[in-house]
Amino acid sequence: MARPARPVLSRQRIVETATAVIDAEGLAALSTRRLARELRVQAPSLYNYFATKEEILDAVGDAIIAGVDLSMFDRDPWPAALTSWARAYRAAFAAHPNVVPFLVHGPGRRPAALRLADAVYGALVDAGWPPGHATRIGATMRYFVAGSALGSFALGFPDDPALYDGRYPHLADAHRLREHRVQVDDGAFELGLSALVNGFVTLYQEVSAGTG
Amino acid sequence: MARPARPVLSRQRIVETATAVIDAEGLAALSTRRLARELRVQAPSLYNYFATKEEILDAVGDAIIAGVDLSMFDRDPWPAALTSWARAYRAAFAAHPNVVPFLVHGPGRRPAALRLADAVYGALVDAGWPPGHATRIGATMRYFVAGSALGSFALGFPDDPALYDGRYPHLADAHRLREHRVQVDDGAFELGLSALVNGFVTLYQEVSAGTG
DNA sequence: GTCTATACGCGGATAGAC
DNA sequence: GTCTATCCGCGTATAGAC
Repeated sequence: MARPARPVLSRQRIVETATAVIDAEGLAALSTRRLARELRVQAPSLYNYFATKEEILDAVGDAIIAGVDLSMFDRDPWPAALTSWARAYRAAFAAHPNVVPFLVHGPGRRPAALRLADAVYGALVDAGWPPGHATRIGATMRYFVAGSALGSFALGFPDDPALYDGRYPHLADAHRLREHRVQVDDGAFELGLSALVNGFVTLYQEVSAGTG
Repeated sequence: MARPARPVLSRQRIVETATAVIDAEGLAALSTRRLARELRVQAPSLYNYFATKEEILDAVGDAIIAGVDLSMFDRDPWPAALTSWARAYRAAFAAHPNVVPFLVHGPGRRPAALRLADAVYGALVDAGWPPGHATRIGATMRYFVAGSALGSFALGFPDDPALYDGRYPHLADAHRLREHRVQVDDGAFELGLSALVNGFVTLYQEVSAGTG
């Protein structure tokens, strides 16, 4: 069998299968041979659809970002929109945690990332923010969401109590963070998010007063 | 030459050389063979000092985090300390941008990261924050600093104006972000940092009033 | 135009000689 | 504690079958 009557592969099948492998076994598990095996094909066949493995990963990342809802910017006032968008953005990362290291590693020049930046920036400027502020607010939000999606804070603390004795006097209870992982990480995200949005609301009043 | 009179390698020499290679040529350029060549040794010799390549990278990361100044927590009130610590933390990342993707990728269980968490958490609790809040504030700060160190926001936007025409109506000027890279990224960091710290100060007053 | 077969030069890591 | 020799898997280039 050399040339099948109808193509056996497609960009979409490759992207979906790659996402599934990464979700199930991690970024490191995705090799071209492994992906090809999953698709019942030989590794070089993939190169008919993508020039490099990195292009495949780019497409995986783009598909994830493309799924982030942006409709709140057409509907809600900017502080509420920013808040619910940040949650949606973080949720998209959280649905594919193994892809996150790749997603945040390069600059976000993929189409879906630009579409997202366009929506956020546009909504802020339409709301009356000066362009420079809108840019910095968009950047700040990306920093915060990417950082919170990247690594669990709670998982950074081993659950062996003996490890902290003496060495880290204030971390005597840190071994319990792992069991409260979700509460800690979600709580930190919500705390940071409300601090940021509240901070921007205050700034907005100052900027508006200065301008108008 | 089989066994030299005195060891030719040491953990420290390996870590320093690895850091230099990564700083100069990127994370991907660091292979065990490349590192060994730099040290005028064969690759397997490294395994006398580190069990895996990942252990070498862990040591590189730990050395960087260990360099972050923490003395402000003994000196300044917590809002000022948090602010200058965040800047020092980000500066340590910025001094070795090529290591950042590795640094943020795993949970921060390295000794220097725990020492840092101990200092931040301890200072907040000593200042009167309830433990749960201190934990979430520490996590929020780590999210924000890691996110801002990871990738330049400005570099995510290609500098070809034609790319934005029609497709991204609000990003007509985005092609200029690259040239203002430092201003944009630093400005976003400072904006986010002050919003966060101001938000925490407000919260502190509420929490204190509720408790006292 | 889509696949298979094969091959090259890398990578991390191990075994055993000195 | 360093060497040499070696293993296996990786990304991917190329040639050719249909």
